[in-house]
Amino acid sequence: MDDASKGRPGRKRSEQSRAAVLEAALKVLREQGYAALSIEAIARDAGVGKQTIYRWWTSKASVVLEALIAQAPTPLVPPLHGSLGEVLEAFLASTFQTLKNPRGTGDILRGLMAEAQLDAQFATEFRTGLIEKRRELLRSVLAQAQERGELAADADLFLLVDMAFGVMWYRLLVGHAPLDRALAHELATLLLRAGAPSGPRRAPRPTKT
Amino acid sequence: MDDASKGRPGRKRSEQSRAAVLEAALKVLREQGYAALSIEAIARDAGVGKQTIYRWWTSKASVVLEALIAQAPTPLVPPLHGSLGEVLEAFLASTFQTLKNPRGTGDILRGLMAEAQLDAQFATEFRTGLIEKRRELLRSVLAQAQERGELAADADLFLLVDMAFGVMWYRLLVGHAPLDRALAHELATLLLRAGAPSGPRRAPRPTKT
Amino acid sequence: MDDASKGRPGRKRSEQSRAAVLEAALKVLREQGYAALSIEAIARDAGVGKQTIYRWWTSKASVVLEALIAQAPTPLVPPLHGSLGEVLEAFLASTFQTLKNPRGTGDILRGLMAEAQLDAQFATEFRTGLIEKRRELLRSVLAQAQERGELAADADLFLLVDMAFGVMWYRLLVGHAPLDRALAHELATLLLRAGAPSGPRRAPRPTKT
Amino acid sequence: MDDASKGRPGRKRSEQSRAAVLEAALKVLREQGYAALSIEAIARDAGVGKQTIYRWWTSKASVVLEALIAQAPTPLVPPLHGSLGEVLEAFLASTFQTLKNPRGTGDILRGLMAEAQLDAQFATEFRTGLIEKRRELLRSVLAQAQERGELAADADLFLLVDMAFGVMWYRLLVGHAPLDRALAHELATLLLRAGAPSGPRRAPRPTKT
DNA sequence: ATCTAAACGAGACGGTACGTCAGGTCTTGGT
DNA sequence: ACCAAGACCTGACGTACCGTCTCGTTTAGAT
Repeated sequence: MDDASKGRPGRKRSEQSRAAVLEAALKVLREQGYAALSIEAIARDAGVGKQTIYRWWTSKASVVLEALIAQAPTPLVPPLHGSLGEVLEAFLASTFQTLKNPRGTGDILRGLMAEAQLDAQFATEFRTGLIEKRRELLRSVLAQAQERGELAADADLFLLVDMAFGVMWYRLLVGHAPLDRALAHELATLLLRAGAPSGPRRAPRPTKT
Repeated sequence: MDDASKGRPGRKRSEQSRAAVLEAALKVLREQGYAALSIEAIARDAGVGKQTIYRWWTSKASVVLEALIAQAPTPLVPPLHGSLGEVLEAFLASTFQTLKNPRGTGDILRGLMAEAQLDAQFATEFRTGLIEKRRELLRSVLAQAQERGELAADADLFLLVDMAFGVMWYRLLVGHAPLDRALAHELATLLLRAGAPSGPRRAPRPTKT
Repeated sequence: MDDASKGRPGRKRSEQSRAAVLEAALKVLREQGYAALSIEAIARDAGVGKQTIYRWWTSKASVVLEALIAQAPTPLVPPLHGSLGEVLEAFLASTFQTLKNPRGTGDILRGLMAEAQLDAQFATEFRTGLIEKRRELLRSVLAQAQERGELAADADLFLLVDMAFGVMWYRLLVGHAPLDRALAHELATLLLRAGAPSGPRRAPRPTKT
Repeated sequence: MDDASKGRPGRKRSEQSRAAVLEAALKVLREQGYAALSIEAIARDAGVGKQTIYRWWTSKASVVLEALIAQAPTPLVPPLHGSLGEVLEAFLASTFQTLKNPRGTGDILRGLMAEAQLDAQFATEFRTGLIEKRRELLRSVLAQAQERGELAADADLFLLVDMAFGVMWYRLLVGHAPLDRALAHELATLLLRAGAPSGPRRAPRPTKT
């Protein structure tokens, strides 16, 4: 991220402080939830000066985002084989799985999404640092299926990704319905149907886009 | 909401104050955006005591929600006739339309959704007072189409609604892609295809714009 | 200072908070000295919000000044009879007396004088609220003596006051010599001689001004 | 002060840095006043590491004191001949003169005196490094006059010095009256009278000490 | 010519206090 | 009972400096 720090004079950034901040952020989130999070609380818990946080992060949300990414060593590898239906369902199911626990990743993501609405600068960080990454992952899964002919050649993968993550975020944020395996199954099915090549049996051309 | 106020002694609630609060909230939103909104700012601008706000609303988000609903005298009538494809596209297009302006309804909704993540009590208000209402509206449109056989008898209307609003909210909150008429068209098409009767035999031709 | 508060709406200023602040300031001064004094410390010790202090005082020095004045119910009456030499010595001795204790008035005055050097606004408060008052007191003592003929009719009382308080402040601030009764005696003597009518009889000599 | 640096290994103290610090201190004082002075500001302006300052000085006030002394190459020679009245007036007038300019020596001295009230360690430095030196100078002037019989043999020169500098500092710190040539004249006159030999004309015997 | 050690510019570190802002509560006097 | 006003305590904000602590880079005497 910054091998530019080569010949720079001055004391080096303390890796210890960095880690303490990220851990403290997660700890406060775990114990008190996103709404109770403050830079002061993080600094206090991490045994770190506030300035040290302001020096390296632009907002508490940035800290949380980095902590979240660091904590999830998810190789972010998509499931590998099987039909698109199987792969998609597995992908969605495992994604949903990580959002489950009551004070877990799901709640953190809700907090970050909230912050992104209130802070335009962080919105960009959030989109490029997390949202786009996940989108690209799913898109590549769909693209492979498209190559294999499991999706229409002219299917709008971008929109299909929106539909998958749209449903996920919508349920996560509104909380009106669960994110469970049943949903993974059904959602995969519908997406498949929406993007299916038009005429396995007949009439391949109704699509448009 | 309060005919219980019948025989109660004391001064009546001031309709004037209520209106001033709602107007002030919208004014601040319009002029400074959701992030700059505070109860103090509303009270100041409305020429009202803070206590008066706390007496009648539980949070600034509640004020905004009420203001939003009051302001939008949207009859909330679904578009009436035409094929499901036509109706759905029109519904989505008109919905997207109201979210467009830079400091408009879209931004307010983003703020409210953010607040709902940070305040569990408001989350409920928001869901029942706004989200569920819109969901029901769309659901009824789909239900009518289902009656007419334009959607499979066993189609999961609940999930289709999630997909429609999911995409909308996802784009609204993340801002990675526009909410325009082209999206309305394409999304309507995909939803139709996802919920279509299984295609007993021949080509399900009536659809598609 | 504020009978203007007659018909004003809103909660009245809390006399309790005011007193708590002044007491807390004196307590911190007593226990830790002026250098350790901070608005945060006062607020903490008084059990009062910082804003309450900022609402009513312009600086910590203002708080201390008010506390000092409130605490010293000194009627500020000059000693009454006797020759000027006696009265003057008594005045100086009693003034010096109050500056003695190690964490007492003397130290507080030193702190205030220091603050006045760093904060022009407070300098004015300090001068008009305390310095000038004491000067006037001494000046009136000298003026009476002048009437009685104990001082030359053209003696520059203003400068004589400067000489008395100048020596006092100089020793207080520099600390190179004590402020004791011996000084009171000797200083009174010299001032007397400096301001004496020029010759017992004739030759109202060298003075000028 | 440092011939102890004889056989020591290691880099020598950089005279360039020392000068840069002193100059930077004076520059900040000139441009922003004592209240705005901070070690960080000095280091920044001098292009010097903070450590370098802490290595050689104990406080910002020490830096300023050294800068002040270095800058004023005043040989500190007292005016040489004439009667005590003339010499004294000249001495006072020239001293007052250097305190005049708005961001000049007078303001710096006020800052240092303030600091001395808040920092006991510096108080000592200030007294021995500056105050005592000036006192001694004036004392020697008076001592010579005493030898010559212009002052009473038993006059308390120490107190006379206090009176002279007391008035000066008092006016400098309080700012209630100017330090001008008229004051020099009048003050010299009064001091002379206070310390005069008791009986050119008669026996002014009330004194004692 | 190396080695050793101090001084240097730079700047990160844990802290404390600053002065401000908003939150939510309480009090006052008026309607 | 409600209202506008506004004081109250709380607690977080983001900033400025404090004095200390690395860094890597000179610099210079001793080897």
